[in-house]
Order: sequence, then C-alpha cells, then structure tokens
Amino acid sequence: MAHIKTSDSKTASLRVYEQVRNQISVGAHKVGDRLTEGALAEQFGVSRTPVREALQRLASEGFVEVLPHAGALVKGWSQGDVREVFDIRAHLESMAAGLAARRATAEDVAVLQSYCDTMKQLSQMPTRDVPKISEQNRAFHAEILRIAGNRRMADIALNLMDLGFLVRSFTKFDQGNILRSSSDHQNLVEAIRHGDERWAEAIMRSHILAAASIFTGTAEDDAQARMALRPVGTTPPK
Amino acid sequence: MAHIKTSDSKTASLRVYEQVRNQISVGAHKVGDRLTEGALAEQFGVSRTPVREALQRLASEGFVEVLPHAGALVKGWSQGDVREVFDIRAHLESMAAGLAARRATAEDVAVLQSYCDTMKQLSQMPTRDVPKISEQNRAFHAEILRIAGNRRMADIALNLMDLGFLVRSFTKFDQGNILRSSSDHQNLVEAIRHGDERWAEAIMRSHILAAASIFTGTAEDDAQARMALRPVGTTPPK
DNA sequence: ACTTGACTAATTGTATACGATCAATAGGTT
DNA sequence: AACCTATTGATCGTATACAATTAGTCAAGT
Repeated sequence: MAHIKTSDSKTASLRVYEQVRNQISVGAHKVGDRLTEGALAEQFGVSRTPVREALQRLASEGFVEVLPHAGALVKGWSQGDVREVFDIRAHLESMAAGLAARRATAEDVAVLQSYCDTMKQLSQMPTRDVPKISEQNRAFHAEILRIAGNRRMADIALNLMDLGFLVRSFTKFDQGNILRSSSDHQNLVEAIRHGDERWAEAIMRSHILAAASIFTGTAEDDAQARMALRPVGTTPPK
Repeated sequence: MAHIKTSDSKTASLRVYEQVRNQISVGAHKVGDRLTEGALAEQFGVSRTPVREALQRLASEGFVEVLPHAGALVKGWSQGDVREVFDIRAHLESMAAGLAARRATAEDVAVLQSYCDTMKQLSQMPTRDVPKISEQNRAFHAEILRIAGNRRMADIALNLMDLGFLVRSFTKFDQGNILRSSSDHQNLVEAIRHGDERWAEAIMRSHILAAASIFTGTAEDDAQARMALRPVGTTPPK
C-alpha cells in the first residue's frame, strides 16, 4: 500500500516536525517519554527518514534529546533550565526593545498597539482564554523583534520563547499576572512610541524577569520533570 | 563498491559535517558555491543520507542555505550580517562575563590566566600564527562562557563565534589589533579575579564591539556581500 | 528582442533493507 | 548477595532504490 494522497503540500519531514512539536507542547508526550523513530513513523504513516529529520530538528531546538540507541527523550525542565532561558531572553529582548524604540515607524507602533489592545480585551474577559492570550503575547514579542531588525536575534529569541511552552503551566497565569503583563505591554508601546530606548529596555527586562519568577517561584507540578532530568550540564558525548 | 572500513569511530554524518564545515571555513568552498548531496556523497565516499543530515545541521547553524531543489548554497556575509552577529555576541558575552565574575573560582581564574598568557606569548612573536591565536582566543571566550554557567547561552554564543570564521579575513588582524585584543583579555581576567561584574561586562562589550568594527570597517573584499547589504541603520558606534 | 510554454536533466524527498551498535536481561562465578 | 559476562532484542546508522519536484534550456510565438 503506497500513497494515501495527502493534499498537504508540505514535506513529510515538516509535517512530522510540526505535529510532534505540537504534541509535546500540549502534553501528549510527557517528559521522559521515549519517542522512537519506528513508532513515530508508524503513527504518522511515513517512513523513518522524515521522522529522523524531524527529531534532529527538534533536538537542535531543544525540545528533545536524542540518545544514541535509546530513542529520543522528551526533555524536562529544571528550575535551572527555566532560569537559563529567561536570563537569555531578558538580555536579548531588552536589547531588541531598545533597538525597536530607535527604529520603529508610526505604522510599527500602530501594529504593536493593536496587538496590545487585543490582549487587553482578552485579559479582561471573565473567562481567560489562556491559549489565545498566549498567542497574542507571542505575536507582540515577535513584532518587537521584527522591528528591531536583527533577524538572527529574532530567531534565537523566538525559539527560546517557544521552548517555554514546554512548561505548560498556563494555570500559573492568574488574572493578576495577566493584567500586569498586559500593562507592561502597553508601557512598552509607549516607550517605543516615544523612542525612549532606555525605558523600553528596562520595561522589557522587568517584564521577562517577572515572567521568570512566576515559573521558578512555583514550579511544582513537574516533579516528574525534575526526576526525568539528569543532573544538568552534562551532555555526555564521548 | 561498498564499505571502505574507516577505523574512525564517529558517525559518517558527523565526519561529513565537520569536513564540510572545515572546507567552508578555509575557503575551499566559496560563497555561492552549490553543494549538492550527490557530489558530496561521492567526494566523501558515503551515501546521501549522512550528507543530508550534515547539510541540514550546517543550515541550522547558518553556514549554508538549502534551496529546495537547487543544492545547498554556501552563505555569504553582508556587513549587516556581521553587525547582527557581533551585536548579539556583545550582549550575550558581556552578560556571560558578568556572571563569570560573580561565579569564578580560583581555579577558573587560573585557567583563564593560562589561556591569556599563551595568547600573549603568541601575539608577541614576530611571525603571527593567526590560526593558533584564533584558536586560543576561542578557548578563552569559551572558558568564560563555561564559567558563567548558562549552558544554553554558551552554545548560542559559541555558534555565533564559529560563524565568524566564515569571514576569513584573518589578515585584518594586524599586530596592533592582536595586541589590543590580548590586553583586553588580561583586563578581563583581572576583572573576573576581583569579582567586578560591571567591569567585566564593560570590557567584554568593548572587546567584542572593537572586533566588530575591524570587520565592518574594512569589509571590502566581497562585492556580492556589499550588494546584499541593506543600509541597515543599526547602532552607529559613536 | 522579449515572453511563453513545454521538455529534459538534475536534484531533492521518501521508502525500504540490512548490518552495526548498544541497553537490557539472564545466568553463572566469587 | 554482588559482580561479571554472554546473549538477545530493540534501535539506530547507512546504503540503495525510486518517486516527486523543479531549475534550466530552448524553441515557438508575439
């Protein structure tokens, strides 16, 4: 049996990559699960080759860790990992906010304002649609990175941001946190509108470090994450 | 013709990756060259599969760009690209230097000092062994990143540093630049030895921005690089 | 001269097969 | 029991074959 014709024009590698990535981020694969090439190939109805490529990409982006002959492990996050990622983001994105403040055009500011407004609306609705808020949040940050004009930096920062979704503790974002975050965004728009680099940098820094403290302060639910995690820092390539 | 048994224990993918990477960095493949999977496979006596993996890794690291059906292009560098990379490095590595100043043990400082001494010796020899100096330089920076204790950041920064070898304008490092660089390193060791975060950060920042100006200031040799250049209005050093 | 369109050769994308390698397990020895 | 060693089964690393896609070419039409 050969071809169930997939009207999907993308390559199989990409489809598998996106699917697995999504499965991980919604928790379908828990931390420490072993993803073997054969199993995934069967699940998606493709051969091992595209699965391999997908896993390698996921590994290079930090979502999984491939062990030589033991399957790919879904990576867990220690508090140290969270701290690492948010530290880097705090530096890179505050730099980006500063650049954005210097470079933003009127249209850029308008776009930012619109993202900000949408998020404000969402955050005030009684039922918090956390995934949607999260999406708007990502778009807002991505837009600032775009305006900053350093493509490489944007790629790095966005990847780090997406990695954060591995820690799917959306519940940690209570109403108060969301409102504060939304307010931070509005301040960022103002700082950028006025071209105030220092202010923009400072807001972004505190904005991200605040998010970091939410995670590191209350990281309780993944006991399994910590268990599955080998004492960090030691990737043992022989 | 099947297997020439290579006593090399590494995987073929890795060997191909390293070889191609090296070939690019020493200029055996010029900017814009098309590397096809088949040709590389034949050249290295392996099948296309490991070549594919090597190329994908090289692409994810920015050394080449894979075009869907036209082979992998060896990437060139515009002045904008150089500016981007050094901007990011300036932020990440100054952050690392600050962390290192806070965390370094006596042994750490000793190691740094030894790298620094070696480099000082090399830089004072009449015949500049630029590759060796470059290697020591990399080791020095890598050590600071290691001491900083943020492995992710170290990975990112090292990759950016290695990317710099694509711009193989070693000749641009004249005696003066090398001596200044060596002196920067000694100052960095002092700052870290005294646990002076701010000082370490500042030195690293200026150290890297100085290197950036060497590249951007005299990037003349790639005509196509200039063509790809956009009047990117980023950070005019005042 | 310039565009258009079909054709061809080259290249990648994917499937499959097989051997190599390693983790896990069982069994024997001290 | 604790330790070592041989076996085994699962999993990967690589080679090879084939299908799908597209870049490049060239001739015909405007």
